[in-house]
Amino acid sequence: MPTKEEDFGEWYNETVDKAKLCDKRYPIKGMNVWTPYGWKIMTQIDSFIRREMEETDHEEVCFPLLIPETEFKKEKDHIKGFDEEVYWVTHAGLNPLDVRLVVRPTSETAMYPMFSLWVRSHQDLPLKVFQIVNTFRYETKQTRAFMRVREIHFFESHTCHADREDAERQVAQDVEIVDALCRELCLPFSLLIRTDWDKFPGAFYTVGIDTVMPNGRTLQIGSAHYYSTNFSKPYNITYEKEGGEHEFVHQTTLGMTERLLGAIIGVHADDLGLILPPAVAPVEVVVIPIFKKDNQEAVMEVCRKVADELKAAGIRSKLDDSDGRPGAKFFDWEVKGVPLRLEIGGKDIENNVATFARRDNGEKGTVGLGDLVPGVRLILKMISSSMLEKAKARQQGFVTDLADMSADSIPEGRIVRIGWCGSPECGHSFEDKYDIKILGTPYRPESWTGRCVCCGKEGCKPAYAARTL
RNA sequence: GGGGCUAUGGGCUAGCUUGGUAUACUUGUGGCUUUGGGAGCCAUUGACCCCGGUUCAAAUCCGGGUAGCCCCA
Repeated sequence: MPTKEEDFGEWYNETVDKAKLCDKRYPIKGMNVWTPYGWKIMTQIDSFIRREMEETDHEEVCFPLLIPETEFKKEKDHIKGFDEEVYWVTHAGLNPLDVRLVVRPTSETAMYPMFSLWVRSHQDLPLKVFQIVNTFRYETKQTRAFMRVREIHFFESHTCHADREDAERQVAQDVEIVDALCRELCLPFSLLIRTDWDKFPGAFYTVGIDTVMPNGRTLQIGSAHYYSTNFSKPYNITYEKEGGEHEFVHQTTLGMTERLLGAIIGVHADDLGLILPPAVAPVEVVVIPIFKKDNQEAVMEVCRKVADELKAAGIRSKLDDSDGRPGAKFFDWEVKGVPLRLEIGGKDIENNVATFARRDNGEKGTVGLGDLVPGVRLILKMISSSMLEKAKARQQGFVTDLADMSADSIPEGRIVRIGWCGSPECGHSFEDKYDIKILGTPYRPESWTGRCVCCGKEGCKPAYAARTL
């Protein structure tokens, strides 16, 4: 097996496989089976999303999978963006359907006809709903577990607002939501307003949420959009103001997928296997008994007590009482990315401690059995914060400034900050010369001005460009 | 979008050129023994991607399909 350094792609596939996160043998390209371990992590991520949605007054809904062609076609840019990658239902039994049905690639065109019924007065606003469902896109590029799939585990929130100001407040709140979520996942990210030619089909603007893989390629893990009235017009979503006038609503969406899991693997895992952030690890602590010929019962009893105590305190823990040898168990749980391992043998019991080993940095030490729960909590917290800090430092190391276009090429694995006047001509000419993608301009303004990398115009805002995974 | 490579027990793999009994390792299962970084021994389950063609005979040759991997746009 290649190392993470040597061959990121191959290493990633092996790591996913070894940890049994999904089974890629299902006979449809880009549609994998979620196996128990992977699904537990994903549902744990989902539960954080639900928590954030709840706290920001979004309500969960669940729309049908199928969308009539007639509804799907109402917003022109939107269809243009998707018509090459949607699945169609064309038959019912043996008969062709009068109106063909689209399998949702995303749910705007499913939801908005209903929104137009639901929203009548300013008192119905803001409308804030979300769902976590599977969506389908016929990817033509190389598929990859969790990173590029055809059946997508998708979170999407959709909101309607009275005006642009309120809608943009929502985008700001979306950013806060992403921030809280990514802190749990120990994922650093950037927020960049996408170029006009790269925004979501139908959006007024798109805020891309990107993280960086260890090979210096960026991975989009989500996006927030302001739609303005681009959808409310074709779908006729209007409300009546206090004065009796009718206005189109301003809409936003926030979307994220199982790429979050792909990002966790890519950012944190190492050559031994997965390294999971404690917040999403199905098992946060694994307890491994170390026997001698004559002390099995005594050791097992202490281990059971330790595991029970941790569980009672709400720490997800597991006692590995299978009959393998300790070394084999260490390897197994390291592959699965369990953040913290406790080893308990005769020596530990004599000293009234458990030996611990951190998965993220390999560090070993002991915790007293007397203050087990606070001790374990503290270590888990340290693991989480050092995982995030380490990732942040690594990602920042990929970024360099580029002043002009005199260089012949930009080396693989570089993210560059450039000045950009904002014109599509300069943007395209830069992208074409270096075979790189402009990810966008900072959503949170940076105090940086300079010359356009292409035309040399003064006083330009910064933009970031990278190769994407 | 274009091109190349591949498909054999759960995993990895030999055999394919030159058609005839399918190989090793690993995993799984049962047992004995062991346990502070992948233990050992014995027994045992388990496979030629699908459809068609050539042939007395196909894992092997030919055509098509499906799936996977890689490269280029």
